[in-house]
Amino acid sequence: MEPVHPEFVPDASLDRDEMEALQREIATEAVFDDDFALDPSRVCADRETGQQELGATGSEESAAGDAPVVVGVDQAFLDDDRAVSALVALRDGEVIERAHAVAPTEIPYIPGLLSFREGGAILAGFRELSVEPDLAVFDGSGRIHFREAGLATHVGVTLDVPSVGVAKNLLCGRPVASTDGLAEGDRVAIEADGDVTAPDGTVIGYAVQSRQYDSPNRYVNPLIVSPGHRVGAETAADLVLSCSAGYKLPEPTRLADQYADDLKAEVGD
DNA sequence: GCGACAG
DNA sequence: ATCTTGTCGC
Repeated sequence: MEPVHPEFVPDASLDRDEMEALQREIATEAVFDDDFALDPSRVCADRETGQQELGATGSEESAAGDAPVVVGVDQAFLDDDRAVSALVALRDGEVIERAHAVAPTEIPYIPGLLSFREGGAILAGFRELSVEPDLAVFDGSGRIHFREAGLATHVGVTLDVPSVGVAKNLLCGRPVASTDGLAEGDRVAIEADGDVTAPDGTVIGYAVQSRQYDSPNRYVNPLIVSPGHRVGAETAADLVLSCSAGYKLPEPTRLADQYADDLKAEVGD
């Protein structure tokens, strides 16, 4: 698929102020509320370990309808100046397509400007994807960003695809409570603070415990989930938990991670 | 000046 | 992100 908003395609040649200005513009176009066609209850990870449990009303049976297509996206680096994006499309927990692309990394990693470093490779990857995604899951922040335009939001808005951001660490914002020792399935809201453009107290995402060990001295940190585009914070957390299948990372992301590793080894061009 | 920062 | 063995636990 191609960008719906070419003017938002990340341009690594912009200077820092221009990048930040573009992010503010993107945040204006972003929709942080549910506005998608997919049925959240049909977004499951795996038939065997998925945690989705449909109500037994007797009249349903995977009505062979149109289960939503969820695409997991991740990046890896081949060189110091080449990144590879890996996309894995799933429907009903089954991989239906994989796509990838290699693109130059023109700028270094700068907190808050990640999409300008990895966005090019990601969009190139989507260009190679033939299925139409109902939801894209990115590795990084969405609304949990200084200017509410993290990677998931930037790419989601550019492609105008519903998206969520899944990060392993908090970029900014303030958890409303301790995020330590949460039980599997728990979530703690992340509110905007002085570092975020949103009004103080706005819920911009959630710390989500997708996996946790039941007993002793072994802990798993929660995922940091935030809306990318056309998805509200609560729904973003719901979707991530729905896509989780016993691992910390939701299936789309886990498979994309895996695919990226394979590409790194196989496509050592 | 100090603190803080996705991948 | 990336560089990497062993190690603890179910």
